[in-house]
Amino acid sequence: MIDLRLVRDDPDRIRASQRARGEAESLVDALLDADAVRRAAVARADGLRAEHKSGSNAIRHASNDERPQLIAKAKHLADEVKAAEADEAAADEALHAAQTAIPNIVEDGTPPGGEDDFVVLDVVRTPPTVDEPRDHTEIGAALRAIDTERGAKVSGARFYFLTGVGAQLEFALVNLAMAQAIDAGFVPIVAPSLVKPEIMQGTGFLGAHSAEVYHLEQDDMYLVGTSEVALAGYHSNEILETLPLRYAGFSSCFRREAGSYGKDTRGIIRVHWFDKVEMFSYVTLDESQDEHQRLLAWEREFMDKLELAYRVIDVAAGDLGSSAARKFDIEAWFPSQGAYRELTSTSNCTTFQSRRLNIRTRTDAGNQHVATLNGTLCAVARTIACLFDHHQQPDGSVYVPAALRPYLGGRELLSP
RNA sequence: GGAGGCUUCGCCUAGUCUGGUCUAUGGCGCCGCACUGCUAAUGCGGUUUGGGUCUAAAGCCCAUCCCGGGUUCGAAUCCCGGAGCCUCCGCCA
Repeated sequence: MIDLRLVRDDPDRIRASQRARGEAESLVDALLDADAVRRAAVARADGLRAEHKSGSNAIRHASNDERPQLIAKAKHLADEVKAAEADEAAADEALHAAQTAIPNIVEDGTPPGGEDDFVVLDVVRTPPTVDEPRDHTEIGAALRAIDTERGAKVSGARFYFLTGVGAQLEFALVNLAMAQAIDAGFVPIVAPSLVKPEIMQGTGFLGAHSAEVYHLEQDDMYLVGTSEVALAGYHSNEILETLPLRYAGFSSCFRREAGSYGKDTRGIIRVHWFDKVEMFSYVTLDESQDEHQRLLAWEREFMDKLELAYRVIDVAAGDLGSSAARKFDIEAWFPSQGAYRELTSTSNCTTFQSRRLNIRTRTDAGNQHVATLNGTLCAVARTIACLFDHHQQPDGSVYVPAALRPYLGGRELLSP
């Protein structure tokens, strides 16, 4: 949810942002209209309420003679108040709808354009050269680490079992990620995967991409696609006394992957369920760009520990989620695909989420909404896929990066 | 799943039976000032959160006693529905 005051004071800035995203500028004018209508409705209802209130107070002190007349008058006013309040509620709802229709304001410096218009900020390490590379599905099967066939038998397409060393790898990666996060001062958290509608709504996942989200109709609960949701909801309706707050959340993540038919159908790169360690920061708005760089740096640190060749990209405006003002992805090299594929993503959501979730902090200038930022530390399934693909050896074994070995009993190679 | 209790402006709390200056009491904490020749004690004042009005500040107005309805001229208070928390019973990893 964007700042209404900013819309009033500087609508052109919002229009420019809409243009950059390739979205309708007319939504800004619709919002301005809805705001004016609401303010008029509020002023009218407030005035009537004040009149009615003083009328009611007068009844108490009135003599028996004047009382019936005053009551009749107050009765009439009460009806008017009721009608005015109905208008007010309708205007409120219309304003809210107009306000939620507009995505976050794009940060200055964001590349314009769509999905293919990202800017490469950095390229780290040389991709390994592998003759006739096998993909992670094949390697995972040979190592008896990933069982997609039984995943499909039990749960359907885009499900898998991690078995043996695959299961061990999951815990190794989670432990490595958590250890790094704790060292950096994050509070480790195990977060719920099921959340209420208002939390899902507040994080912006029920907008344009609501088809991506699993909904449990019987209970009106949502399965989260990332623990970002629960970590943002964690401080909803609170005034935070000390900033920054940094959490490293572990949870299972669920994605319907509607509209991605045919993409990555093989293996565990794109699945309906996976586990993830997610970084989440609450900071002041002024600090948010610096914090964004810090989150990116921690993501890079993790990639470095896994000894992966990767590049950092600055995602273009048209490819940002509705909550994000800026987004950086890290893409690691998959030899079998001959391509960089997204492994992590970090977004600065500025005050977009905190407005809907009502999260503020005290400042000299009054209570201000905080900025929220999120960043992947390790999405387990995809990271395992990448490790197998990236670190495969000619003899069919997989090289284990040094940082991971302590969590895998010291093994340097995984062999069939 | 069954029975009962609870929910008040940071925390604790009075008020709810018996509707009306409740414009919500007091304590703790916090902030400011005063005093004291110690970062103690004391005194005084302030301290919910939103919205509207206003060039701005001040001021004024409206809302807010878990949430949503209802009764009434008038609801923290009465009625209905819901949520959350606690206790006990049942079931359960």
